[in-house]
Amino acid sequence: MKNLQIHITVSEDLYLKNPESSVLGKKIVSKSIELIDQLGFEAFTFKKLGIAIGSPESSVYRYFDSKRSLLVYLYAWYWSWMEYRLVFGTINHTSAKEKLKSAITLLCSPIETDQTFEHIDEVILNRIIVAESIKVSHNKTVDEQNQKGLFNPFKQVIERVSAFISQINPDYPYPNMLVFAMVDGAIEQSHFASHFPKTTDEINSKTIIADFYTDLIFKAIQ
Amino acid sequence: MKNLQIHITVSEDLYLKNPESSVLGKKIVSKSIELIDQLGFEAFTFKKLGIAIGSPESSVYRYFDSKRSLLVYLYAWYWSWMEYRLVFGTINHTSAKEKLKSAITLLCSPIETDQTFEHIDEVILNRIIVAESIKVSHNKTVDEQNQKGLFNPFKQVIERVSAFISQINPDYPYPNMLVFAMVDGAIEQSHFASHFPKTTDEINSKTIIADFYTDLIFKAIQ
DNA sequence: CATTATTGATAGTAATACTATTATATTTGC
DNA sequence: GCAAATATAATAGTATTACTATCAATAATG
Repeated sequence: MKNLQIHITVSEDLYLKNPESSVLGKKIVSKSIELIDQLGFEAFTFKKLGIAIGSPESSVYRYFDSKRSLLVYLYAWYWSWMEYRLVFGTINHTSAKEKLKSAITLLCSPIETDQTFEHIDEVILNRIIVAESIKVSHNKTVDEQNQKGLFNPFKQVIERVSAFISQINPDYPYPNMLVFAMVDGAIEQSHFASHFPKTTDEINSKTIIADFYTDLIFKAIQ
Repeated sequence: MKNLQIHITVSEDLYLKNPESSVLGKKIVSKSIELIDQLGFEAFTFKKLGIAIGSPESSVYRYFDSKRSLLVYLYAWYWSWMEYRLVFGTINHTSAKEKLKSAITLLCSPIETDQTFEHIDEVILNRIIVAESIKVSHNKTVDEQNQKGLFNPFKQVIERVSAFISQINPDYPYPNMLVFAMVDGAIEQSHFASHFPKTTDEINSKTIIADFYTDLIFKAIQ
């Protein structure tokens, strides 16, 4: 995948100045990923970020008008990246069943680093999404941000997988709910598994979440 | 259910002074439910709460050491109440299948007011759980609070339903994951349905979430 | 009715989430 | 290569938040 000129585009409404347009911007993004992961979103501040990158917090504010906007940006980037992975990961299959199977694996397995995007560590970003992304959607500003299209990449992921299901069984009545349950559930299961081992099931393999949803979804739609 | 002497007990570690032990304490709880619902958790402050109940914020701090603790208290109360509903709602069935069916309905249907607990409006509390409870579990203090037993009522709900599944089909390999997916998913589906109608499916009935999970779970476990 | 516990009233503090201003680099167009 | 525009640094300042502290007033209890 190296040297492939692919670019994840994030809606212009989600930043004041495009962080991909400068060295400082990229430093802001990559260092904030590190810091949010270490400190948690609540304890993360632009002041701490400024110190970490050797710039005043006022410089950070030229890219994002709040720390929440930065999280929203990361969220949008992550789901755009997931959509790109989904498209690339299913394009070569001819049958809808194979596509669905790949999609489930892709969305439910532990993330590996993608060398294509240098300033973003996808493994850490995934941890942030698992731990913090819920704060993007569970907020009084959610409707406003929905209108700005923030959730489009997320919705598109759901729609794409949903379409595979409808191809396999056009009569299944809940394709969207089922895929939503999986996409959202995989993240929550992975969060809860790491904090409350007993909520989930014994076998502690890396594929258990994907196995669970593969079994569940194929049983549901036949 | 009136005049029944039932009491939801919340672990002593979750408050400084038991809010059920005084008029002020109950006012704090019932008014905070209203305010968090109206303002959202981020904009909710003890100062605003103090003004709303006509007491200084320092008085509120004698019951809870932070607004987060208050949310944690509400979370613990809610899941204890759900467990009580679950026990009462399944006790009269003889077959595990009937128990499971009732449990799903109970956990996935819109909440109705329970007159048993006067100072708590369960309908509004449910809205708070849907919108904000995720902030209880997605926080750097989660492991500490887990050790204090905060999540026990939630886990017990999962275990009880999981036990019904194992009775029906002892060979189903993911009973806990399946129930977790439902309990957590029902909340998230209801949140997303109210903000992003298109993520979920067309039929906008009050029973759709329960219908979806009933179909899903019974297909999964046979 | 004296002691104790509870609440009210008020003040204060450190940190947070920004905004504003001016100086200094750095880039860009010509 | 130099002026003009732009980006960043350095610093200061503000309103709000999330508490803590103190002491007086009131209510409950023995």
